Amino acid sequence: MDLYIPELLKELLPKEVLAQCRAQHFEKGEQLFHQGKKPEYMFFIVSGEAILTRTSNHGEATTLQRCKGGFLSEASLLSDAYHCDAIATQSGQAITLPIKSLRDALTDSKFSLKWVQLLSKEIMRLRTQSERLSLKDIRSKLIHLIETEGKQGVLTLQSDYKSMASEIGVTHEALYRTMTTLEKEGVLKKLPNCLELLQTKK
Amino acid sequence: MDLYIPELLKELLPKEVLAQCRAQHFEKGEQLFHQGKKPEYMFFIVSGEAILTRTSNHGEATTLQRCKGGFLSEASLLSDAYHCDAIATQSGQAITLPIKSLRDALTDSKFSLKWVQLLSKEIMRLRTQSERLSLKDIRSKLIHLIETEGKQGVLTLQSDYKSMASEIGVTHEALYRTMTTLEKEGVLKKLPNCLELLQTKK
DNA sequence: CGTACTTTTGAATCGCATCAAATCTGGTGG
DNA sequence: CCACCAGATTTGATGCGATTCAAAAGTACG
Repeated sequence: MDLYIPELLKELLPKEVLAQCRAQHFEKGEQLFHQGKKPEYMFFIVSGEAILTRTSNHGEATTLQRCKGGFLSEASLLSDAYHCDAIATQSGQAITLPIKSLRDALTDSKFSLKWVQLLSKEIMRLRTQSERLSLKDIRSKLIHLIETEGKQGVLTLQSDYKSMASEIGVTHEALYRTMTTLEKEGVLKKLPNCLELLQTKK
Repeated sequence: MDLYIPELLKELLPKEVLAQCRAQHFEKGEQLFHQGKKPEYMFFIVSGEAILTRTSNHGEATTLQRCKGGFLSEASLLSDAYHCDAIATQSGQAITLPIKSLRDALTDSKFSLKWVQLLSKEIMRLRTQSERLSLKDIRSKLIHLIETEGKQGVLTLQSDYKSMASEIGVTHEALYRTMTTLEKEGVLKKLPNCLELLQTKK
């Protein structure tokens, strides 16, 4: 049994929970959990990609979250039912943890503190994302993305430009066009798997 | 000392923390806390309105959150520094709690569980908000808003249409126009301080 | 009664979505 | 090794919907 557990988890979880970790392989297209179902396991994505989606009353599906690493649905730890579906968009590996033991572990104040920290961080990330989505033009969105998600003005691509486009809420065509425009203006530089924002003085 | 404490807080907080609650009046325009400063107090808005804003590198200010009741910055409980400013947009009352005692209270597993629940709820709300902001046309955004934030297809206005417009990331002019269009189509009904979504079969 | 703000309508413009299609890419199997 | 396929990337043309700027009408408040 070659169970690889990321450092992050070893750091975060109490021994009792760590002992319950299991590896699970998932295929592209596989559904990890269903909306309305009772959460049994918490998923920690190690590789591959999964998304959270919800189908509205009118039958349209929208993506709530794209996850390429980390916990898939932190907010469901105490829920009686999932509020969305989880579907793998790229095959990969996940670590599963029984919800029950995670909940029990919350009585461990060392762990609960870390979990609060985890959730808080996600809230801040989501607020920033909402801020970005409120911006009117793609230029601003892209620059905002690089400034907030990148380091020193350099953003490393998590996947491809297509999913990046949907993350900032625009079509991929429009994103491509904006990128070439910004490049011509000398504001942006496309590197392999990276986007660099060049300093425009002031 | 007529310190009014909302039921929600009495329910949530341990006695030790409740004892430390103080009422604070704030005026429109007042700044409740500053970006970069160390959090000293947690604010619970009772009346009035406050917003979280952040000024980007380029000097533009954007609204991260509009708060008309409840905790103003739950995510900052464990932060060393605020990541945004809080400014009152309407005069009102707040309850302040010393951050320190709140943090200490997290060792109380009954409280930390509730706090985790609080944060989780906010995460789900934010995800739904992001989902809404990703919608392309105002029609969909408005309908999505009523469906997710309202009850039985009826949304009670939290403030005015202008701030509602900025919440869904559109100009108020466009929102007004969309509302009248939807009303003409018989999809929407404007009630005093309410918006009702009429059932379009299927 | 005046001031400030929201609500509402109008007109012009522009950016983005949309649809289409070509090119490029990596991966698969013959 | 090449043919092939699915998907990403890129460019083009068109139309719609939202922004923008302007201004009028309504409303709340001191």
